[in-house]
Amino acid sequence: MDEQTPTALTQLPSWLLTQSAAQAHRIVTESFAAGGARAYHFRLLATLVEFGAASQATLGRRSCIDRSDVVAALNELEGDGYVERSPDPTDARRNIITITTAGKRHYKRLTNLVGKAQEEIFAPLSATDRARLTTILTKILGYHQDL
Amino acid sequence: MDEQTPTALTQLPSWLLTQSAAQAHRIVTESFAAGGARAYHFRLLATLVEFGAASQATLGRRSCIDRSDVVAALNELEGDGYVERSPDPTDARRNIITITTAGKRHYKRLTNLVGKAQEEIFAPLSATDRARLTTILTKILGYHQDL
DNA sequence: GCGAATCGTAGGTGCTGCCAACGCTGGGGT
DNA sequence: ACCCCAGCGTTGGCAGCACCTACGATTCGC
Repeated sequence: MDEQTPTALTQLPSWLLTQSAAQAHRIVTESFAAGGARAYHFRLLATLVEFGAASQATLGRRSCIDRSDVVAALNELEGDGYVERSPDPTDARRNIITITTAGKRHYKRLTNLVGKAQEEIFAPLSATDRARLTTILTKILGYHQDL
Repeated sequence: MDEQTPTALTQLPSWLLTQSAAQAHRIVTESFAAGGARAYHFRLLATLVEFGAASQATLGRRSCIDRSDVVAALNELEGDGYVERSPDPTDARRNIITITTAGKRHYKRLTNLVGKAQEEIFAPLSATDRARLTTILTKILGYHQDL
Protein backbone atom coordinates (compact mmCIF):
# COMPACT_ATOMS: atom_id res chain seq x y z
CA MET A 1 0.00 0.00 0.00
CA ASP A 2 2.64 2.41 1.09
CA GLU A 3 5.29 0.68 -0.90
CA GLN A 4 4.85 1.63 -4.51
CA THR A 5 7.26 1.99 -7.36
CA PRO A 6 7.47 5.50 -8.79
CA THR A 7 5.88 6.02 -12.18
CA ALA A 8 9.11 7.67 -13.30
CA LEU A 9 10.45 4.12 -13.31
CA THR A 10 7.27 2.25 -14.12
CA GLN A 11 6.86 4.20 -17.34
CA LEU A 12 10.49 4.16 -18.32
CA PRO A 13 10.96 1.57 -21.07
CA SER A 14 14.58 0.88 -20.28
CA TRP A 15 13.74 0.29 -16.63
CA LEU A 16 10.97 -2.14 -17.55
CA LEU A 17 13.42 -3.89 -19.84
CA THR A 18 16.30 -4.24 -17.41
CA GLN A 19 13.99 -5.08 -14.55
CA SER A 20 12.14 -7.88 -16.31
CA ALA A 21 15.47 -9.08 -17.64
CA ALA A 22 16.64 -9.26 -14.04
CA GLN A 23 13.66 -11.47 -13.22
CA ALA A 24 14.35 -13.64 -16.23
CA HIS A 25 18.01 -13.83 -15.31
CA ARG A 26 17.16 -14.89 -11.78
CA ILE A 27 14.86 -17.67 -12.94
CA VAL A 28 17.22 -18.89 -15.65
CA THR A 29 20.15 -18.84 -13.27
CA GLU A 30 18.24 -20.95 -10.77
CA SER A 31 17.31 -23.42 -13.48
CA PHE A 32 20.87 -23.70 -14.70
CA ALA A 33 22.15 -24.02 -11.16
CA ALA A 34 20.05 -27.17 -10.87
CA GLY A 35 22.22 -28.52 -13.69
CA GLY A 36 25.42 -27.14 -12.22
CA ALA A 37 25.84 -24.63 -15.01
CA ARG A 38 25.44 -20.97 -15.85
CA ALA A 39 24.39 -18.98 -18.87
CA TYR A 40 27.87 -18.77 -20.42
CA HIS A 41 28.10 -22.56 -20.51
CA PHE A 42 24.80 -22.88 -22.29
CA ARG A 43 25.68 -20.21 -24.80
CA LEU A 44 28.99 -21.83 -25.63
CA LEU A 45 27.55 -25.32 -25.89
CA ALA A 46 24.73 -24.08 -28.10
CA THR A 47 27.27 -22.45 -30.38
CA LEU A 48 29.31 -25.64 -30.56
CA VAL A 49 26.29 -27.81 -31.29
CA GLU A 50 24.99 -25.51 -33.96
CA PHE A 51 28.19 -24.57 -35.78
CA GLY A 52 30.59 -27.31 -34.75
CA ALA A 53 34.14 -27.09 -33.45
CA ALA A 54 35.81 -23.72 -33.57
CA SER A 55 38.54 -21.61 -32.04
CA GLN A 56 37.92 -19.80 -28.79
CA ALA A 57 37.87 -16.41 -30.46
CA THR A 58 35.30 -17.53 -33.03
CA LEU A 59 33.25 -19.11 -30.29
CA GLY A 60 33.28 -15.88 -28.36
CA ARG A 61 32.23 -13.85 -31.38
CA ARG A 62 29.38 -16.17 -32.16
CA SER A 63 28.03 -16.32 -28.64
CA CYS A 64 28.72 -12.65 -27.86
CA ILE A 65 31.10 -13.43 -25.02
CA ASP A 66 34.37 -11.60 -24.50
CA ARG A 67 37.30 -13.84 -25.31
CA SER A 68 38.76 -13.50 -21.84
CA ASP A 69 35.48 -14.75 -20.37
CA VAL A 70 35.43 -17.59 -22.86
CA VAL A 71 38.66 -18.86 -21.33
CA ALA A 72 37.18 -19.21 -17.86
CA ALA A 73 33.94 -20.78 -19.04
CA LEU A 74 35.80 -23.27 -21.21
CA ASN A 75 38.06 -24.18 -18.30
CA GLU A 76 34.97 -25.15 -16.35
CA LEU A 77 33.41 -27.03 -19.24
CA GLU A 78 36.68 -28.82 -19.93
CA GLY A 79 37.04 -29.70 -16.25
CA ASP A 80 33.67 -31.42 -16.41
CA GLY A 81 34.58 -33.23 -19.62
CA TYR A 82 31.97 -31.48 -21.72
CA VAL A 83 34.49 -29.99 -24.10
CA GLU A 84 37.97 -30.69 -25.39
CA ARG A 85 40.79 -28.29 -26.18
CA SER A 86 43.27 -29.22 -28.87
CA PRO A 87 45.82 -27.08 -30.67
CA ASP A 88 44.96 -26.10 -34.21
CA PRO A 89 47.49 -27.82 -36.50
CA THR A 90 47.09 -25.11 -39.12
CA ASP A 91 47.49 -22.18 -36.75
CA ALA A 92 49.54 -22.45 -33.61
CA ARG A 93 47.79 -19.45 -32.05
CA ARG A 94 44.43 -21.14 -31.86
CA ASN A 95 42.83 -23.92 -29.92
CA ILE A 96 40.16 -26.01 -31.51
CA ILE A 97 37.28 -26.58 -29.14
CA THR A 98 35.26 -29.74 -29.60
CA ILE A 99 32.13 -30.75 -27.77
CA THR A 100 32.15 -34.27 -26.32
CA THR A 101 29.23 -36.67 -26.23
CA ALA A 102 28.89 -35.93 -22.53
CA GLY A 103 28.81 -32.29 -23.52
CA LYS A 104 25.98 -32.88 -25.96
CA ARG A 105 24.07 -34.75 -23.29
CA HIS A 106 24.67 -31.89 -20.88
CA TYR A 107 23.48 -29.41 -23.48
CA LYS A 108 20.27 -31.34 -23.95
CA ARG A 109 19.68 -31.29 -20.22
CA LEU A 110 20.26 -27.55 -20.11
CA THR A 111 17.90 -27.07 -23.05
CA ASN A 112 15.17 -28.74 -21.06
CA LEU A 113 15.88 -26.64 -18.01
CA VAL A 114 15.91 -23.38 -19.90
CA GLY A 115 12.71 -24.38 -21.67
CA LYS A 116 10.91 -24.80 -18.39
CA ALA A 117 12.30 -21.46 -17.27
CA GLN A 118 10.65 -19.83 -20.31
CA GLU A 119 7.29 -21.10 -19.15
CA GLU A 120 7.83 -19.63 -15.75
CA ILE A 121 9.11 -16.29 -16.99
CA PHE A 122 6.52 -15.63 -19.67
CA ALA A 123 3.58 -17.31 -17.97
CA PRO A 124 1.36 -14.19 -17.96
CA LEU A 125 1.76 -13.66 -21.70
CA SER A 126 -0.56 -14.84 -24.44
CA ALA A 127 0.86 -16.49 -27.53
CA THR A 128 0.36 -13.23 -29.40
CA ASP A 129 2.22 -11.31 -26.73
CA ARG A 130 5.10 -13.75 -26.84
CA ALA A 131 5.36 -13.50 -30.60
CA ARG A 132 5.25 -9.72 -30.46
CA LEU A 133 7.83 -9.60 -27.72
CA THR A 134 10.19 -11.83 -29.67
CA THR A 135 9.77 -9.71 -32.78
CA ILE A 136 10.36 -6.46 -30.97
CA LEU A 137 13.36 -7.65 -29.02
CA THR A 138 14.87 -9.07 -32.18
CA LYS A 139 14.51 -5.66 -33.79
CA ILE A 140 16.30 -4.03 -30.87
CA LEU A 141 19.12 -6.55 -30.89
CA GLY A 142 19.50 -6.41 -34.64
CA TYR A 143 19.82 -2.65 -34.43
CA HIS A 144 22.43 -2.59 -31.67
CA GLN A 145 24.63 -5.42 -32.72
CA ASP A 146 25.25 -6.93 -36.10
CA LEU A 147 23.16 -9.97 -35.39
CA MET B 1 29.27 -14.26 -42.36
CA ASP B 2 31.07 -16.87 -40.44
CA GLU B 3 30.24 -15.23 -37.17
CA GLN B 4 26.62 -15.91 -36.48
CA THR B 5 24.66 -16.33 -33.32
CA PRO B 6 23.07 -19.76 -32.89
CA THR B 7 19.32 -19.90 -33.36
CA ALA B 8 19.11 -21.76 -30.08
CA LEU B 9 19.83 -18.37 -28.56
CA THR B 10 18.24 -16.15 -31.19
CA GLN B 11 14.91 -17.84 -30.71
CA LEU B 12 15.09 -18.07 -26.94
CA PRO B 13 12.89 -15.34 -25.45
CA SER B 14 14.83 -15.06 -22.21
CA TRP B 15 18.07 -14.64 -24.14
CA LEU B 16 16.55 -11.90 -26.28
CA LEU B 17 15.32 -10.24 -23.14
CA THR B 18 18.55 -10.34 -21.16
CA GLN B 19 20.62 -9.47 -24.20
CA SER B 20 18.64 -6.40 -25.18
CA ALA B 21 18.55 -5.43 -21.52
CA ALA B 22 22.33 -5.60 -21.56
CA GLN B 23 22.38 -3.19 -24.50
CA ALA B 24 19.96 -0.90 -22.72
CA HIS B 25 22.01 -1.12 -19.55
CA ARG B 26 25.17 -0.22 -21.41
CA ILE B 27 23.63 2.84 -23.02
CA VAL B 28 21.91 4.00 -19.84
CA THR B 29 25.09 3.52 -17.84
CA GLU B 30 27.04 5.62 -20.31
CA SER B 31 24.42 8.34 -20.16
CA PHE B 32 24.40 8.37 -16.39
CA ALA B 33 28.17 8.34 -16.29
CA ALA B 34 28.10 11.64 -18.18
CA GLY B 35 26.24 13.00 -15.16
CA GLY B 36 28.48 11.25 -12.65
CA ALA B 37 25.75 8.90 -11.54
CA ARG B 38 24.48 5.38 -11.89
CA ALA B 39 21.10 3.70 -12.05
CA TYR B 40 20.70 3.27 -8.29
CA HIS B 41 21.04 7.02 -7.81
CA PHE B 42 18.36 7.76 -10.35
CA ARG B 43 16.00 5.20 -8.88
CA LEU B 44 16.40 6.56 -5.38
CA LEU B 45 16.03 10.18 -6.45
CA ALA B 46 12.94 9.34 -8.49
CA THR B 47 11.44 7.64 -5.46
CA LEU B 48 12.18 10.63 -3.27
CA VAL B 49 10.74 13.12 -5.75
CA GLU B 50 7.60 11.12 -6.27
CA PHE B 51 6.80 10.03 -2.73
CA GLY B 52 8.78 12.47 -0.60
CA ALA B 53 11.10 11.85 2.30
CA ALA B 54 11.20 8.36 3.73
CA SER B 55 13.30 5.92 5.68
CA GLN B 56 16.03 3.96 3.92
CA ALA B 57 14.10 0.71 4.22
CA THR B 58 10.98 2.22 2.68
CA LEU B 59 13.07 3.79 -0.04
CA GLY B 60 14.61 0.45 -0.81
CA ARG B 61 11.27 -1.28 -0.98
CA ARG B 62 9.83 1.32 -3.28
CA SER B 63 12.76 1.37 -5.68
CA CYS B 64 13.38 -2.38 -5.50
CA ILE B 65 16.88 -2.02 -4.10
CA ASP B 66 18.25 -4.15 -1.31
CA ARG B 67 18.59 -2.15 1.87
CA SER B 68 22.30 -2.83 2.09
CA ASP B 69 22.76 -1.40 -1.39
CA VAL B 70 20.63 1.60 -0.46
CA VAL B 71 23.21 2.48 2.19
CA ALA B 72 26.07 2.72 -0.29
CA ALA B 73 24.08 4.65 -2.88
CA LEU B 74 22.83 7.11 -0.27
CA ASN B 75 26.37 7.62 0.99
CA GLU B 76 27.35 8.72 -2.47
CA LEU B 77 24.28 10.93 -2.92
CA GLU B 78 24.83 12.46 0.50
CA GLY B 79 28.50 13.04 -0.28
CA ASP B 80 27.46 15.08 -3.30
CA GLY B 81 24.88 17.00 -1.30
CA TYR B 82 21.90 15.64 -3.21
CA VAL B 83 20.32 14.09 -0.17
CA GLU B 84 20.24 14.56 3.59
CA ARG B 85 20.16 11.98 6.35
CA SER B 86 18.48 12.88 9.60
CA PRO B 87 17.38 10.65 12.45
CA ASP B 88 13.66 9.98 12.71
CA PRO B 89 12.46 11.64 15.95
CA THR B 90 9.59 9.17 16.23
CA ASP B 91 11.70 6.05 15.72
CA ALA B 92 15.36 5.99 16.61
CA ARG B 93 15.99 3.03 14.33
CA ARG B 94 15.28 4.96 11.17
CA ASN B 95 16.86 7.71 9.19
CA ILE B 96 14.72 10.14 7.30
CA ILE B 97 16.11 10.79 3.86
CA THR B 98 15.32 14.13 2.31
CA ILE B 99 16.18 15.30 -1.18
CA THR B 100 17.88 18.69 -1.39
CA THR B 101 17.28 21.33 -4.03
CA ALA B 102 20.61 20.39 -5.56
CA GLY B 103 19.31 16.83 -5.57
CA LYS B 104 16.18 17.84 -7.43
CA ARG B 105 18.29 19.66 -9.97
CA HIS B 106 20.48 16.62 -10.35
CA TYR B 107 17.43 14.44 -10.81
CA LYS B 108 16.17 16.68 -13.56
CA ARG B 109 19.51 16.42 -15.31
CA LEU B 110 19.45 12.65 -15.02
CA THR B 111 15.89 12.57 -16.34
CA ASN B 112 17.08 14.35 -19.45
CA LEU B 113 20.01 11.99 -19.86
CA VAL B 114 17.90 8.88 -19.45
CA GLY B 115 15.34 10.29 -21.84
CA LYS B 116 17.92 10.64 -24.57
CA ALA B 117 19.09 7.13 -23.81
CA GLN B 118 15.56 5.87 -24.52
CA GLU B 119 15.72 7.37 -27.97
CA GLU B 120 18.97 5.63 -28.64
CA ILE B 121 17.87 2.27 -27.27
CA PHE B 122 14.47 2.05 -28.90
CA ALA B 123 15.32 3.89 -32.09
CA PRO B 124 14.34 1.01 -34.41
CA LEU B 125 10.87 0.69 -32.89
CA SER B 126 7.68 2.29 -34.14
CA ALA B 127 5.36 4.01 -31.70
CA THR B 128 3.12 0.95 -31.78
CA ASP B 129 6.03 -1.33 -31.01
CA ARG B 130 7.05 0.83 -28.09
CA ALA B 131 3.56 0.83 -26.67
CA ARG B 132 3.31 -2.93 -27.07
CA LEU B 133 6.69 -3.49 -25.51
CA THR B 134 5.79 -1.37 -22.51
CA THR B 135 2.51 -3.22 -22.06
CA ILE B 136 4.10 -6.64 -22.31
CA LEU B 137 7.00 -5.88 -20.00
CA THR B 138 4.62 -4.39 -17.48
CA LYS B 139 2.66 -7.64 -17.54
CA ILE B 140 5.81 -9.63 -16.88
CA LEU B 141 6.91 -7.40 -14.05
CA GLY B 142 3.47 -7.32 -12.49
CA TYR B 143 3.41 -11.08 -12.51
CA HIS B 144 6.83 -11.59 -10.96
CA GLN B 145 6.77 -8.89 -8.35
CA ASP B 146 3.93 -7.21 -6.60
CA LEU B 147 4.27 -4.02 -8.56
C1' DG C 1 61.38 -9.45 -43.66
C1' DC C 2 58.78 -6.58 -40.88
C1' DG C 3 54.98 -4.40 -38.96
C1' DA C 4 50.19 -5.17 -38.05
C1' DA C 5 46.78 -8.04 -36.59
C1' DT C 6 45.07 -12.18 -34.17
C1' DC C 7 45.00 -15.56 -30.51
C1' DG C 8 44.90 -17.42 -25.77
C1' DT C 9 45.61 -16.11 -21.21
C1' DA C 10 45.99 -13.48 -16.98
C1' DG C 11 44.58 -9.87 -14.37
C1' DG C 12 41.42 -6.22 -13.00
C1' DT C 13 36.95 -3.06 -12.91
C1' DG C 14 32.09 -1.82 -12.42
C1' DC C 15 27.20 -2.55 -11.84
C1' DT C 16 23.54 -5.31 -10.30
C1' DG C 17 21.31 -8.31 -7.32
C1' DC C 18 21.62 -11.20 -3.41
C1' DC C 19 22.52 -13.00 1.57
C1' DA C 20 24.31 -13.29 6.57
C1' DA C 21 25.37 -11.04 10.62
C1' DC C 22 25.59 -7.40 13.99
C1' DG C 23 23.93 -3.93 17.39
C1' DC C 24 20.32 -1.11 18.30
C1' DT C 25 15.45 0.14 18.95
C1' DG C 26 10.26 -0.45 19.09
C1' DG C 27 6.23 -2.92 19.88
C1' DG C 28 3.24 -6.85 21.32
C1' DG C 29 2.07 -10.36 24.43
C1' DT C 30 1.86 -12.06 28.80
C1' DA D 1 7.37 -4.85 33.73
C1' DC D 2 9.51 -8.06 31.21
C1' DC D 3 10.98 -10.68 27.27
C1' DC D 4 11.05 -11.82 22.70
C1' DC D 5 10.40 -10.82 18.14
C1' DA D 6 10.49 -7.73 14.28
C1' DG D 7 12.37 -3.96 11.98
C1' DC D 8 16.20 -0.79 10.97
C1' DG D 9 20.90 0.74 9.33
C1' DT D 10 25.33 -0.92 8.47
C1' DT D 11 29.26 -3.89 7.25
C1' DG D 12 31.07 -7.35 4.54
C1' DG D 13 30.83 -10.78 1.38
C1' DC D 14 29.51 -13.42 -3.02
C1' DA D 15 28.23 -14.50 -7.94
C1' DG D 16 27.15 -13.30 -12.62
C1' DC D 17 27.60 -10.55 -16.58
C1' DA D 18 30.04 -7.46 -19.37
C1' DC D 19 34.06 -4.93 -20.33
C1' DC D 20 39.11 -3.54 -20.64
C1' DT D 21 44.22 -3.82 -20.55
C1' DA D 22 48.47 -6.07 -21.26
C1' DC D 23 51.43 -9.79 -22.52
C1' DG D 24 53.92 -13.33 -25.23
C1' DA D 25 53.40 -16.11 -29.11
C1' DT D 26 52.12 -16.64 -33.77
C1' DT D 27 50.49 -15.63 -38.41
C1' DC D 28 49.42 -12.60 -42.26
C1' DG D 29 49.79 -8.75 -45.49
C1' DC D 30 52.60 -5.79 -47.77
